[in-house]
Amino acid sequence: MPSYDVLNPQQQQAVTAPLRPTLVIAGPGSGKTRVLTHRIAYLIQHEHIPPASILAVTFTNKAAMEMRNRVDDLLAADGAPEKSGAVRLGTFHANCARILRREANALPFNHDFVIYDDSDQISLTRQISKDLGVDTKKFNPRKIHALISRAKNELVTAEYFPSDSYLMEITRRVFEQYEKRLLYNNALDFDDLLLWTVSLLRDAPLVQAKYREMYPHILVDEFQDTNTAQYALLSALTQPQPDLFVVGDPDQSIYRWRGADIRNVQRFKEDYPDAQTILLEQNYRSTQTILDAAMAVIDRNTNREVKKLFTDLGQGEPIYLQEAYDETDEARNVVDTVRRLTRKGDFQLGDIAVMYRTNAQSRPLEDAFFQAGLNYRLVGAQRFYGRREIKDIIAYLRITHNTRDEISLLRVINTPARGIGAKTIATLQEMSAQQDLPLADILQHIADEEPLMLNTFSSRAQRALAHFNYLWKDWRELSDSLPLAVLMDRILEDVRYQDFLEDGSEEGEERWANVLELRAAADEFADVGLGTFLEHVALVSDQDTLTEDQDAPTLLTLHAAKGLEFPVVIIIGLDDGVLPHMRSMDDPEAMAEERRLFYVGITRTMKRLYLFRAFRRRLGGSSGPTETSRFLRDLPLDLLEGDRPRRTSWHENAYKRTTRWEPPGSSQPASLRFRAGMRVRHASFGEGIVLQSEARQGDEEVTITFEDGRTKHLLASLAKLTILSEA
DNA sequence: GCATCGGATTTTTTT
DNA sequence: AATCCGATGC
Repeated sequence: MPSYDVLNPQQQQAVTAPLRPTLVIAGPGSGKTRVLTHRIAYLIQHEHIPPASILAVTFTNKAAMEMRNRVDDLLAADGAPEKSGAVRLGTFHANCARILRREANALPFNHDFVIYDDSDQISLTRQISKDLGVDTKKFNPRKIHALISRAKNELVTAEYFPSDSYLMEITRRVFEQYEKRLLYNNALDFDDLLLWTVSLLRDAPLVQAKYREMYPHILVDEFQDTNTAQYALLSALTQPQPDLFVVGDPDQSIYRWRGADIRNVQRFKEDYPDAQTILLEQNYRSTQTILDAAMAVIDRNTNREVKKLFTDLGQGEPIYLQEAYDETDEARNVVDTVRRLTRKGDFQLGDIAVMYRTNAQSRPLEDAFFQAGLNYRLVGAQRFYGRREIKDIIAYLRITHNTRDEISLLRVINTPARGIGAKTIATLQEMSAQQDLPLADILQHIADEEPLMLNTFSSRAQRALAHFNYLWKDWRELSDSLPLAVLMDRILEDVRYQDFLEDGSEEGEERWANVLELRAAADEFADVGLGTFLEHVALVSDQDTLTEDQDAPTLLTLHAAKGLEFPVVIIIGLDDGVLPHMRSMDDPEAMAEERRLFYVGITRTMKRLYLFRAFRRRLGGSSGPTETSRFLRDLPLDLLEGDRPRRTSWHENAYKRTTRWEPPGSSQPASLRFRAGMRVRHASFGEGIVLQSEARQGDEEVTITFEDGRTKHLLASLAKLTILSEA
């Protein structure tokens, strides 16, 4: 795309809209980013707005960076002397963290606060539940925390948390403690970043005035996925008729479960009745076939404004459907497709993306790519920063930065094992609670051999604690003077972390390699310091780690695909229960979101779209037959090629793939003894699985794949087959 | 205090 | 299937 793009009339209208509330409803591929970047350049260049008074909120840090680059390109292309450097560009969370650190003196925590990620939040919830005597078996800390998080996203504090059921009452109590403990640990969770900023702005008029003045021009990307707290934040930051420019697409809202509320779009219209609404419908990304399919899918959702997506890129190729036997087979189909597409040089490897509903689905894909000797780029999955060894090292760094971070302290105080066992830790915690002193202080007292502490611990435990305290103190003293990576080396050495990991197993080697990778990352933060590094670690997203430098297919979830585009898209797992996901089946709102998710996936496609499914799939532990995703049946047949989107039945398609098919309804009656998916035993071939079975001149021909890999066509009347299990 | 084993429980998506 | 938790035995 040229750095200075030609804008269509609607885009032009949006870019040059008056500096008042503006809502841009942007269909997929309609040049949303183009509009945002041009708008920023326009503000700077034509409205002579100082870059520093512009705040632009994006969904990921990567999007922020890209936007900055593109704004700079635009400014440079026009010979403008300004740069975008001073524009405040980042996610809601990153911007809030920044404000909170700066204003910490007006808040009940100090500017060194750490940010608790998901697993820290769960740990804390679990600990509190235990302290309160809540049965964590019956009341899963995960679920409790989800309720707390939801409340916080809705700006509901513990005080106002409804307790209309036993579960809610339990949650309310945990919630109360949870908030206290966060503050006590000088820690904030993700939700706090938004929440504290909102309350700061609401309760401190001077601070509010300051930031209103600082950022009179605000732009928000992916507005459809803002939650209540984020909306409140925008309201608190703006005057009654602000220059608030929001861009979004209700059809692409896929974060309801995280508190995102599409109604914010409606709310915006109500709160700013004079807001100009601009609709971008022309698509510059996809072929008309892709758009027709996308519309066929999304039009089934109710309560939405129908958009007519159109393109002048032409009809393009049909969408290709393929049904595999199981997820391994499906993955092989992916690899075959990748090979076929790239062999003739029509597409580069990097042009291709494989998308799926759940991270677990990446596994068979990775195996298949590995076997085929193909590289791939994996977004997310087992998040790097979520790995055990990485969390350990981060925890060490965190306690060095913020001595009150108890969750991190408890994580590493005995990792690697150093003789500080559960009993000792419990005693420590008791003392801390009794004397109302942070654990760090207790440790120091013990190390100082204060008489009060002497008889509480065995001399062995005491020595272990004193030693740990000694190391810890050392790190704290060094943390200011040593470069980050050197500090990390020191910690690793002090605790003999390498020995701890490298137990001779391959896994251990891998984990140590991860640690070294973290060290390399830390090296890049040498001059900004520990605090910045820790914040970075807490706030990077999966998408942020996606680099363009490798010519390889991208593997990612549909959620992570938001905002991206690829010449070729392969969406796998189009089975009922996977997409739409099982957990959404009983909730119409959730189902609508599954549909939007599919819509997002389809509309990432520029040229070629492949929709794959597996007839049989392993879900969790066991595997069983699946049914074709109901979404597939919404696709107009004339857009499709390959297998037919029928309810089930690998067997009907496997051996007679056609390029075009006759309309459904011509299949055989179901009076056969064997059905695809059954397990059977044959006297000489052993156990096998029925692939297909069809009527043949009064008899039944059964196709079976046996355990040894052989596939046989047998006549039911002749072969001695025992049915072991129905499908 | 620690290692190991068994069992339960889980996984949807993520800033 | 994988992880995480808790109990058990050393």
